[in-house]
Amino acid sequence: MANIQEIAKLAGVSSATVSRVINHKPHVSSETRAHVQQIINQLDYVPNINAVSLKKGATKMLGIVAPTFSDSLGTFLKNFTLAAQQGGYNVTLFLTGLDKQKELEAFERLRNKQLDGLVLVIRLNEWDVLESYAKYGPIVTWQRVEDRNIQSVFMNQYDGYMLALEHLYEKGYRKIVNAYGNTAGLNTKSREKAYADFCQKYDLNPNEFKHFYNQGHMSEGETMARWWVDQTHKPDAFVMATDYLASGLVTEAKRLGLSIPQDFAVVGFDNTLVAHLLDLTTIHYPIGKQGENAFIMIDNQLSKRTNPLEALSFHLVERLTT
Amino acid sequence: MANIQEIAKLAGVSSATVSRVINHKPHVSSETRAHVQQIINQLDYVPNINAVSLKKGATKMLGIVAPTFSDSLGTFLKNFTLAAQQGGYNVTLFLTGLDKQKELEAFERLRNKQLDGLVLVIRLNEWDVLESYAKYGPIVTWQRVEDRNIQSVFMNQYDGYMLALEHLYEKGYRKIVNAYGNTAGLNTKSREKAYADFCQKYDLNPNEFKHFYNQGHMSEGETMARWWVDQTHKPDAFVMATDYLASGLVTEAKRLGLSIPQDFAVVGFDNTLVAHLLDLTTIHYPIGKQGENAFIMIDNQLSKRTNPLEALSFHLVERLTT
DNA sequence: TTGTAGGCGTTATCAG
DNA sequence: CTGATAACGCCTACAA
Repeated sequence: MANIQEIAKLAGVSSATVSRVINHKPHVSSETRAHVQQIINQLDYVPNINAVSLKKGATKMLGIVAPTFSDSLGTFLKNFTLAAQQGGYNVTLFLTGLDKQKELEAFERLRNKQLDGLVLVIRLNEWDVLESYAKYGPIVTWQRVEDRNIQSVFMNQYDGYMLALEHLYEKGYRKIVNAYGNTAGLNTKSREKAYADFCQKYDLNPNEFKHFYNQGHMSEGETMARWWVDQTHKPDAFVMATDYLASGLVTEAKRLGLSIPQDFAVVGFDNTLVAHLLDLTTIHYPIGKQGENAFIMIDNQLSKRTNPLEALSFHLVERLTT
Repeated sequence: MANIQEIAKLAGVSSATVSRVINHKPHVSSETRAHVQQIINQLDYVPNINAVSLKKGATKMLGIVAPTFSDSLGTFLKNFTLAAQQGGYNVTLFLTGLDKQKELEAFERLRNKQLDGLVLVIRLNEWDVLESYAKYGPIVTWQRVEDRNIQSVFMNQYDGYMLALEHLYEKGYRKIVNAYGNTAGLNTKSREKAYADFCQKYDLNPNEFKHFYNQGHMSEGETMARWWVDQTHKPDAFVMATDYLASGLVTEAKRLGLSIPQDFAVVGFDNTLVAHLLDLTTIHYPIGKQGENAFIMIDNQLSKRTNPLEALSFHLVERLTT
């Protein structure tokens, strides 16, 4: 395999000159430049990137770390990767499952210089152990975090959730059931708070109905449709944690012969493909833009620039379920 | 940043000994080993992986190259990545868009030693230019290819498509419309062939209805529902190129007040989440297993092993649209 | 069992 | 404008 020395010898110059040609640096006469370039082409030479990385102490590689592969992650990953590639970086994916150790492995890559930066979608380990890696390179997360060493593209879902509630109120719905996500999650807390404030504002009883806490699987939405049928005192609207959950509810309702929004209204969250597919009213969650921002933040730190971030906001997408 | 020399000095040994300790090589007394290890822990030292890669000429990194991010790619990527991680590799994603140059960049990574192997989901460049990179490392593709230097996890869709057709026939449907994918694609050819053979076998007229060629977007399925309404001589079944296409057809049909499978039957392809969501009868396409096989093939070449591949086959998933 | 020293392929600093 | 040469951090014969 050809290396820079070989090129130098064949071109009758020093390796320094070859290096200058490769990296388009000045101080090479155009004749020598052309000549060296010709030899390079002739031998089909490319620089060994590991040597470059070793020398420069940077790899132009970023990592993205998440426990599992979901639709949302797909969107995030896609936009992040595209932005990164645009900026001259490549990105490698770490799927951690539920394995804390696996997550640490990704962070070790930052330490051992294989990665210049990292975006952590959902963490497994405690913040303080992850935070200790910040000194090895920029870390950005999707989640909310109070740490000046780790930046975040977090969006407070309070605002988005309130959008859904206000929309329902405006449409005349008063008997609203909430299906939240993970009990422990911060997003759930924000949404609960939004609902509490909403009830206070309009003088509604926040505990008129059961509150659901789900893992986001479609089948849990299906269960809720059957739950509705069983109730004597029935709600007239559902706000669902995700579009998938909502789609479970909607499709099962149809199987049961119910009609939406006549029997009850449904609002999803995220505005993913299924929402379009099922004509779901939903809250648009700009995950793609968050991915782009994640890159911008990393890039800004790495290159000490200060490029502006994309503006992020939720908005309501009204379709046929309300 | 601590390096091997520094550890050596502090431990009062040579860097060679430290290296032996790091890599768990024999010929080190357990006392020195323990001592060196202690210094390593103390200084929180990790080897610089770029130096290791440079020395060894391998990175334990694989690439995955695709034009755009889709649901199917997500499944493939997920399984491939998980398998790769299991085998001690990490994988980096290259999104090429429609840019041939971008695709070549990924292949250059193979050449310049940043990647040990590559899986090409959908190619942009011609096979012969891509094939010329095979000498730099193993390449596996999702597509069909006649090239002994590039392996493939391709599955002939003839078989899967025939499954759909036979199922419809068995259910009594005789007036079948086909919605294929890209005109140029090999999969389309296989499917056309399956349909031709099917018609021959049962003595049907293969050109009784228009043949559709689509890009796979949902809206094209929607268009087909409206097309059906406009026909005087109506078909009684549709075989759709993808579940998404099928879901467009099904949801639009419902909006138009049609009922499935009474007005017409629909069979999808891929068995993705939407198929479950909409109770679509479909053909299960084991994309995840193809991803795993892609890794096994690469790993076999890289480590000169010969691990067995997963068995791959289509099967029918009968739901409520037939 | 341990150490010495050369080399992996580049880049960057100095001289010239 | 060009060339020597010293790093970058690690591994591995070969010696001791």
